[in-house]
Amino acid sequence: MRQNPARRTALLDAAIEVLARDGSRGLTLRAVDKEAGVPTGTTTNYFTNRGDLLRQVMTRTGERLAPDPEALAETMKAKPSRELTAILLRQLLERMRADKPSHLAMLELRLEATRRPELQEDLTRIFATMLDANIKWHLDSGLPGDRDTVLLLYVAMLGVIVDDLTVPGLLEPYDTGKLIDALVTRSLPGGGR
Amino acid sequence: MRQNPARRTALLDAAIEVLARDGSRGLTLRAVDKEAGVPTGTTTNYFTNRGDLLRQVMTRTGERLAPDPEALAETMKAKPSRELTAILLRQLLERMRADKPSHLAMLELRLEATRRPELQEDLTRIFATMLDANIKWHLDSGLPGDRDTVLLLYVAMLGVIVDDLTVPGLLEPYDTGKLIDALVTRSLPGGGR
DNA sequence: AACGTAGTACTGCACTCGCAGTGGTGTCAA
DNA sequence: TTGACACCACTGCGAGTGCAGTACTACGTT
Repeated sequence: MRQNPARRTALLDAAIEVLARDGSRGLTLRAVDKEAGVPTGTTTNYFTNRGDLLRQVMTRTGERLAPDPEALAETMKAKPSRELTAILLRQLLERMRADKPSHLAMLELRLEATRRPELQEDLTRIFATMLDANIKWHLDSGLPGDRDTVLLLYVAMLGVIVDDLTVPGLLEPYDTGKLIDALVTRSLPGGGR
Repeated sequence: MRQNPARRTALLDAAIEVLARDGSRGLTLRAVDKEAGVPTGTTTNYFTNRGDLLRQVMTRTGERLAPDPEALAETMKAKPSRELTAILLRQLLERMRADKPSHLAMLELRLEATRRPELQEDLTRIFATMLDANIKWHLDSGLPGDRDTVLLLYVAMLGVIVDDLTVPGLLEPYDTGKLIDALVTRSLPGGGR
């Protein structure tokens, strides 16, 4: 088992690319070799088998999904408000559109997790940590809304992302921007309007 | 190309099962044969190739996802209200949990559509029709809320379903029932409370 | 009733492809 | 020189796929 960490992440990124482009069906050790532009057999040397590769791809994808701390800090200079919440969500969507492979790969992994208990455990842990952190962060940063607000925003944005990734034409006539506005406006408790 | 419609749908249902259990990776013509308990090669006779099978699986899945008209009529005897909306959404979730294969297959198809333009077209059309019908139906039946309400309910429920299918442990501590209540309460315009 | 024909279903086979895994050789640095 | 890594060649194997041939059934004709 090889250790070179730079090459390892390069392979993982290549795997994400393959996963997004060709799906779980196309994700083979050879395909990763080819995508990464390394000689055949290299991926075999870095991962004991396909399952191992998947697990490591998952954590790598988790890393890539996290927002850029600097950009986030920049945005958070504004005073916490309803508008800021909407801006954050828009940025989330933009981030997704800018890095579709990661999100597609994550979707593939979700499905793969359906059939691999160990993967599902890892995945649940990762998402749970993300969600908890999100809730805490949202409340701490003084953004409007309670815990349920964050949960609703989470599921709704997940839905938007899934749709936008897989059937982009569906929500298009409804303008996702406005949809997000409506979402923010309404998911705050009390002052619905 | 064989025509026997009963056998054809039997094969399609078997394909849905395979798709849900083994994923797109496991969906082969032979696998469908095995799942349906028919002799090897039968599926080849009914579908010219894998792509053809996928398309037909999609429309079949669409059929299976539709709610039972009778049960729906029964539910709709109650007077349209916020509570009724919540009940309908809960039923949607129950229906999903009762027929996971269909929903999982649909998710697989969504991802597959990412790589097959013709499938994406079909899929978009199917979903668009569903969504339009849903909006119209919601408004016509006197349920509270406007068009945006239905859209929000749609994306949020999609998110809930995806999560529940793939990482069921994530939303569990938050009680999906209550989550749906909060969703309904808040996605109505004006009277957020 | 016997026969022929067409449509349908089943079965086995052969071909190809590509994957996984192993072992061996080359190369560089300590 | 030794150890770790990179690269490459080879083998065995399993899977996917399409084709060709066979069996069954229904129906119509004479």
